[in-house]
Amino acid sequence: MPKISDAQRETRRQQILAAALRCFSRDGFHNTTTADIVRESGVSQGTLYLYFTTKEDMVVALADDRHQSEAFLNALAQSEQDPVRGLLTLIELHGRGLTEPRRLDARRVGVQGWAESLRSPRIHASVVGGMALVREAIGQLIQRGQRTGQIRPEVDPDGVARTLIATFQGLVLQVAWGEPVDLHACGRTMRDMIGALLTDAGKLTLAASPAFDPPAEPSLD
Amino acid sequence: MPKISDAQRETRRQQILAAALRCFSRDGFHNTTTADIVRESGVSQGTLYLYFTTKEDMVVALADDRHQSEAFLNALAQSEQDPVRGLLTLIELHGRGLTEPRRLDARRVGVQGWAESLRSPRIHASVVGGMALVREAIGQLIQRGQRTGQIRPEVDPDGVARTLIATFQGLVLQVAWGEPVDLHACGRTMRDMIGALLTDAGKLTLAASPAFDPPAEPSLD
Amino acid sequence: MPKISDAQRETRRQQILAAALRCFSRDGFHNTTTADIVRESGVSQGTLYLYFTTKEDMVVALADDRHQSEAFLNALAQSEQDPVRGLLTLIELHGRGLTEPRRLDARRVGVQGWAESLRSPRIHASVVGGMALVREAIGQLIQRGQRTGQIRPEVDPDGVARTLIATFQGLVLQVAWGEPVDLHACGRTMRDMIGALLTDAGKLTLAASPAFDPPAEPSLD
Amino acid sequence: MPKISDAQRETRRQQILAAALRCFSRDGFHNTTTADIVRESGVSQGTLYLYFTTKEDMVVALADDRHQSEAFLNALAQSEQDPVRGLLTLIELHGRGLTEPRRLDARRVGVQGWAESLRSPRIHASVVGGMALVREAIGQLIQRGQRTGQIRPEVDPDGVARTLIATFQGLVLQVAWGEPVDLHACGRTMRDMIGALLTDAGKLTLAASPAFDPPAEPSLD
DNA sequence: GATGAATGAGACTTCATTCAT
DNA sequence: AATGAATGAAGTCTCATTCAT
Repeated sequence: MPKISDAQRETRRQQILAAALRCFSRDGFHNTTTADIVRESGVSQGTLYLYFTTKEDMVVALADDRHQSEAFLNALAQSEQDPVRGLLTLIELHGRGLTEPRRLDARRVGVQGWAESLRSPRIHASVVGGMALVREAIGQLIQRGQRTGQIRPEVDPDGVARTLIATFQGLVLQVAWGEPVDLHACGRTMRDMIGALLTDAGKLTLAASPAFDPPAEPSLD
Repeated sequence: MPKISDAQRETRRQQILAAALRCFSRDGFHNTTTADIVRESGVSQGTLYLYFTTKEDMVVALADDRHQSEAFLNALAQSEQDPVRGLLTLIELHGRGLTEPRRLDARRVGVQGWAESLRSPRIHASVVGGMALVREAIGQLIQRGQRTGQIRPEVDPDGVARTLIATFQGLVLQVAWGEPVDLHACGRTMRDMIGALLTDAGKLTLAASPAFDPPAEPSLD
Repeated sequence: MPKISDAQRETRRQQILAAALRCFSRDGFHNTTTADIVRESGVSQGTLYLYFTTKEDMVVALADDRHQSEAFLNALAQSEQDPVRGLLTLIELHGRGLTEPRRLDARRVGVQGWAESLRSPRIHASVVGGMALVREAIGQLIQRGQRTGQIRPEVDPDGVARTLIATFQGLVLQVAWGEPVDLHACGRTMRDMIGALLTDAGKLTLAASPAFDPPAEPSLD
Repeated sequence: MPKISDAQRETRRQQILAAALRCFSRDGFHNTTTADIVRESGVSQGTLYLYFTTKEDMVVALADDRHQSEAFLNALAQSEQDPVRGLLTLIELHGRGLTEPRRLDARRVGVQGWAESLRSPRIHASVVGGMALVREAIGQLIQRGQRTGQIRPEVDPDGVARTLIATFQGLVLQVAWGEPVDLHACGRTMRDMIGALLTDAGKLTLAASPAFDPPAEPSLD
């Protein structure tokens, strides 16, 4: 029974996805041909379509994989006792991702996914769904903070969440562009944003976040 | 060979660009064919290439047109006497643009330009150049604010500028997605961001901004 | 390597052929993929090629199976004492086959075999060979009728045979199209054709044929 | 204004259709690639799709062109004063078409159209519609014959029409196969069929038809 | 200046067949 | 014997760009 094992199948799938990610990052989604992915991945044309029904399918898969790892960050932040510390951890964790060279391709492909999502309902659903998860995570942290009295009660959890996410999205874009983003400064600004939400008492306790104030420099490639 | 006047020529050019904008917004850059633009604009296939040497040329032209109108907003903000008021005006003006239905297509095409800029040096130059103008405008306002003592001296003008722009970029994205962004709440959060930059004295003086707190409803459509 | 019995092998073969027949009838030969046949038959991709060396092989096998059953009809008609009655029986038997819903798929695939035979020597040989058998059967009946004096001596046996077969072929086509063929009327016309071959004495003795004048309704479906 | 004239356009179209006809006849519809038609016609790939939206479109166009010329034959036969003579003329005219080497390709492609019509609604409509025209022409001639008393009143016009057409369809098939059809004999048999429809008085007056009894031999290609 | 017919390279996807297990 | 994953050649159709009129 030459039926392939699930592990083998998943390995193959990741092999293709990794190749697609490199191609999409380098040439863009529309300028990547299936032949490129074949060359980069080492599998045959036919095999490609054994794992993905369409080129678009690969973009969706990449987006979904990405959200899965983001969901992990969310959970990590939620597990913090102190909700304000949770927020800072979230910013910290996502901020760290902004600088990792390993994720350069993912960021570049992410930006392309934004463009594709304006056209493809499937990609739109995937990408907006991914954002919703983060938004809810932030919203819950803020609400917890309001219940503990650490965060001012008149703060709108959803509005803050959207704004914070928006800021991160813009930074992803700028970093993808290869802009010399000073994440130290941006991180401080974002912490200031958080600080502005707090009651005066809490505000003073904010410490620096290592993601944005690293000992070494977090420069991008 | 009856040469046409410059005005006629510019009219034609705008006619084509307007059609391209609608097409790119609706179908995306890569799924818009020159035939689509011909259909939408009413000019012929050949005429397209009398005004633009390439399809990509149209994206660049659209981006440049956009930056021109943004430069106007920057100048408007700079002309304010009070630099902090100038900052708020800038946020106000750009925020207003987020909600105008007229600019829906421009926003959607803008997001696509981001993706294209990762691949095309020309588009990259145009789009990043556009951002630089805004960044400088903000940076100068902050520096003026620091000179007047309204803004804390340890604030990094460029970092704040990038962060503010990033936030706007993310909001453009979310609005382009058709997300129910509560601009009221986002605006308040952004003003809080600005507030966090100020000396404590200045902080309390921040008033509401009509773009985010409109008398009527701020909804997108 | 557990060898299977001939009976098992033949059962499998028929299972595959039956599936192929349904597929070819539904989608046409060229629009049926081996994957379709796999799905319809329940055997695996590889097994298909244990029983047939090629997709075309299946069409040939289907044609041959068909001719085998037609040969049986021929033999049945030949066994009639009276050659004119034998001719009418032949028309009767084949006419019956035109209406059987069970053979709907066979008729549709038969028409496709005609087209394929123009291209594939193998299919051509099979299909034309099948026709030759019927032609000879008819020719011999006519010759017998001429020897008994029932059929006019100047009648050309081969020409009549070809013409009769042509008529049936056309009716197969029309029935395959789902046309509302009135087989009652067609049968009467064909019997008239036969009648025209006879000496005047024999002509009057022609009775109705149950295939075309059934007690129940002759409708196709 | 480089807009092509209607005549030029039609010439181009026929040039492509003629090439397609040769290809389809030689290799079959499904084994003809658009590249083959390009090679045979001398136009480019792109031009092909300027005149036909799809490969299937060409089959439909070929079928429609064919019906147009058949409609002409029908009209010719209808214009005969004597309806029985009209019937014989129709058989004569279509019979003539069976032997013309010029139409060899058309016949072979016609048979393929039958197969395609089982799968494609468009081709089905075209092909069955073409048959309907002939059927009505024959039916009307028979009804006229019945009104004049030349044809027995109990004859079913539609049944006879279908049967006659069926016979022709079968002969087309056999001739397409390259079978040595003796059209002399078949013609005589068909005239006998017609004769069997007549009153006894009329029957004796049937003369030979030059299409089936030519001075020279009517051999095929 | 304007037109639009023509081009042809190239993209995505399918599918009959093979062969290691 | 049976399986089904893998293959890769090939096919249809698209589309940015050109150029004769």
